[in-house]
Amino acid sequence: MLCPAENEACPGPGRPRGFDADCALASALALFWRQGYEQTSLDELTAAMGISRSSFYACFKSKHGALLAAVERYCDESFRALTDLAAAAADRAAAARAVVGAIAAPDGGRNGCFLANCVTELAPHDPEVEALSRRQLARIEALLARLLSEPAGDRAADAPDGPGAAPRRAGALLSLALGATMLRKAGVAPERLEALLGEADRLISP
Amino acid sequence: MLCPAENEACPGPGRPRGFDADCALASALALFWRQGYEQTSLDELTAAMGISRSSFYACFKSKHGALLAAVERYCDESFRALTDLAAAAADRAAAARAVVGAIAAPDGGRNGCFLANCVTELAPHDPEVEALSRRQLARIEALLARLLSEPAGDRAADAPDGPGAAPRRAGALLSLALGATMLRKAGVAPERLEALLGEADRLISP
DNA sequence: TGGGATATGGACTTGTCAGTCCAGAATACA
DNA sequence: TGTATTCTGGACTGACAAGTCCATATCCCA
Repeated sequence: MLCPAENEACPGPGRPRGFDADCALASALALFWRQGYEQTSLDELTAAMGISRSSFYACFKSKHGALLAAVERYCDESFRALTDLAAAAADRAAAARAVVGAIAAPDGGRNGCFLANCVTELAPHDPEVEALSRRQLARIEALLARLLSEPAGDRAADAPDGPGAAPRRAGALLSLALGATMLRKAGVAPERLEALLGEADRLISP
Repeated sequence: MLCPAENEACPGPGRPRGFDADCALASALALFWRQGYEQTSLDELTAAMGISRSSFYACFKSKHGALLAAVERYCDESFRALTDLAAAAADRAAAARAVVGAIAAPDGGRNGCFLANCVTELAPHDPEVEALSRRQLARIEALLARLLSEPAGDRAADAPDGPGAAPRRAGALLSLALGATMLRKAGVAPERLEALLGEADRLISP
């Protein structure tokens, strides 16, 4: 096998791939997001991706492989979006607020946060999904902790309410945002969610 | 049909039921909790409940019927436990803390909150589960709001930080607790969860 | 132009799923 | 004891699941 590693197109001889793997992965992600992993059949999946079973298995090895690729893609994209959002904010508090808001309303719809969905459905029984989830949650928490810590200081930036407080508050903020995605899925009205998220300020400004 | 309504045993003539429906339901709940709805097959379910397929369908009509019964049972039991916990606390703040802690660590394990699991897995596509979930979340939120509001007052008890603030803070607390269940499922260490939940005080004491 | 290499469509395999059905077992009542 | 009624075990059904396989299509390179 000349292209052993990933789902990248294979150069050299042979018929070229008739579809864009990245675009297909985006479609798979959207479907997994909307329906969940178990509830998505391979027929639905390949239909949404616009490819045949053969192409699917040649590219992603298995349904689970496609899920992992989708999760990885989602994590990278959404984390980049969060950092961009934070960078564009006026100050650190505003950045923290924006990050929390973005996590809580990831797609404006009722599908919740894709990562949260995967954690709930798969993490307890799927070590790979769990590992990806932990990594993502940890780096989002670290981002928030950085935003909550004091700007200066040669040492690792303690918050004014004592050392170790910034990570604690960051964890609470992340938890609050994730909980809000769940409430949204349960059908809680968006205006109530916004009101609720306003209370995040209590965790942002010490 | 002489006992049309529910899964209660039917008096009168005929062979009596050879199992305790309530006990079987508890087993079903435990299995749904551990594995999720879709990932639990009827063979596993009936094996765990100690009954045959015939008895299962005679008693619960369908797999989905059994799930709804399990959810209902869980909601009623857990809400009663929360109110008991609140009643036993020294003051309202302690009661709120206890309620949040109980939601966040419902079974001490890694299975998360059963209701949260159901919301994530089913609510978007299952109106009945969604309705039960909303009802439960609403009454927990109301319980928290009551604990956060000032004790006295003939009117509906405003919090010191303005009218409507108690429900907002209650929603944020509920969200925080639900988010913590998700973090637990993702494998976050219990001590970090406890630290994070300590920040709930910022939402409890105005 | 031809041969080696990869991609693709779609039929196929094997297993499992929720739900049905029926013969027989266990009861209450007459 | 007889009969009506309800429960139960387990075989059965039809649908659908993920994954495999192969003939054919399409390309690069010589």
